[in-house]
Amino acid sequence: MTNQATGLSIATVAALIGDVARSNILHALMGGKALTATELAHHAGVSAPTTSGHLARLVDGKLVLMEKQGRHRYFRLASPAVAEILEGLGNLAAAGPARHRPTGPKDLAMRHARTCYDHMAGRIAVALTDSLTERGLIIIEDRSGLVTDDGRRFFAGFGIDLESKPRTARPLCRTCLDWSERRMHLGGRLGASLLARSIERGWVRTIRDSRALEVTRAGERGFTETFGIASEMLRPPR
Amino acid sequence: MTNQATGLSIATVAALIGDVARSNILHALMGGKALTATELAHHAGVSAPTTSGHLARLVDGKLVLMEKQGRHRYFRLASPAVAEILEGLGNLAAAGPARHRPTGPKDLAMRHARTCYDHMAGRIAVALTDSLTERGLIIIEDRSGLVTDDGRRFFAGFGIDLESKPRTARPLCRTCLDWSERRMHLGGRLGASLLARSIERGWVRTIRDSRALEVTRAGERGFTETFGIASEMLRPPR
DNA sequence: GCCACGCTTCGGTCATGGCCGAAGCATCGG
DNA sequence: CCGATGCTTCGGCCATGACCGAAGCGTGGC
Repeated sequence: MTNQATGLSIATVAALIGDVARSNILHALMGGKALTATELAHHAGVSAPTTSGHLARLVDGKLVLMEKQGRHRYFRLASPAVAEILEGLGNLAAAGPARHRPTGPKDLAMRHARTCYDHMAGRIAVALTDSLTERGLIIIEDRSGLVTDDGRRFFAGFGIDLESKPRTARPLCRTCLDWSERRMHLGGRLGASLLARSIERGWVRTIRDSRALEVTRAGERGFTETFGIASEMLRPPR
Repeated sequence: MTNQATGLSIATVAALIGDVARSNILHALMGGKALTATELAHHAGVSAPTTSGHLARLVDGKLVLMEKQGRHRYFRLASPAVAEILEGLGNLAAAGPARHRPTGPKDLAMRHARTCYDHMAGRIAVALTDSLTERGLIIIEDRSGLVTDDGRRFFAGFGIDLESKPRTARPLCRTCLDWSERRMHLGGRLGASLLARSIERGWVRTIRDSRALEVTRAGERGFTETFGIASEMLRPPR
């Protein structure tokens, strides 16, 4: 008989994710922002009391972190590892029935640019990844990736210090299957830093109540000049 | 409101995994071998009819594949992607409460060498990974990995052809957190090929009804000569 | 042909847990 | 201090689904 304890612990976590309301909550938190309990209740599609119970269980199961702030309670995913699991489950589910939602109206903005937990996804993220690869700054092989020496210098110049924080076991350069593009985009610590830095520089802005991202004027210039992305790629869908 | 359909599909898969009996089944299948329904019933700790129902749902959910063979039905994991998810869920669960089972009696053999779905895990797998890294045959950075040109030549000589099957999107060289060693070992396509080739060469043997592996005499010589692993590393625990 | 074996289908029982409304605490604003 | 807001706890309802035993269908062996 194999060790059943492991099976049990797997089941506990999976059961936590395996409820529609809870997975809606988690999915909403994949946007990367911390959200309040009431916002999450809205996303989950259930009442406030029910949501409260779900959130308590998620926090207890270490999938979600809670932070009090005045009379609000902010919730966010506990770690990038959680986001990776959710992403993996999503891909697994997508592999089954070919559920290809044609082209939603507001999906357009999402397909163009959005956050994927803590990094960028969508058309521009895929273009960015391609460009970095072509220039030899990163090497992508299957789903793994490495930053080249040229790459390290380049990212240092862009304001991303890759050396100084090796404290986490989180992959530096990971790729993530883009559901809209069916191509790989950049994730991991590098992907997160790129998004953070792009926001700092005012190149992209998050759109309220959505995971979609907006590329600013400065961003159009910046992404074109620094990363060599065609500017028509950067304009919002019409 | 965010797209709730994605949350739902995540929930469906997670709920499938999130039952104790089913996750015991999946955990047993992580050994990499195809098992019969009755064997799985034993692993799951439930009756045959109940197991049958669970298996039907797992097959329906595309997590498990079934193959008839005479009056037996053999089940196995549908893809390495499924194994990766299970492994991820296990790590996530382990991260919570520090459940460090001291040293089981039969755990000893498992800690020494075992299969982790389709590749090796345990002390010798970690040693193997270290050795390959030291010799510059692979480069591991965080959790991603690359095979160097030297590495490609080396593996070709060992009988592993890395070039000819780029048909799957499966990572070539992936690492996987070893629960017993708390270190990384080699997974992905390369890890799978290494195990397969080692079995072909008669270096390791699977132990009946277990995920544990036994290193043969030929294996002691082979691993030492080819990979430079200290032979005391290869002897079974006393 | 028969029985043994492996697995599935059926019918019925039972517990888990998701859900809500009402009420209870906090915190903030006036 | 009082009401409004945000969130949680409580009690009770109800559906889902996990489980087993008995019986049904294949397949293989004698």
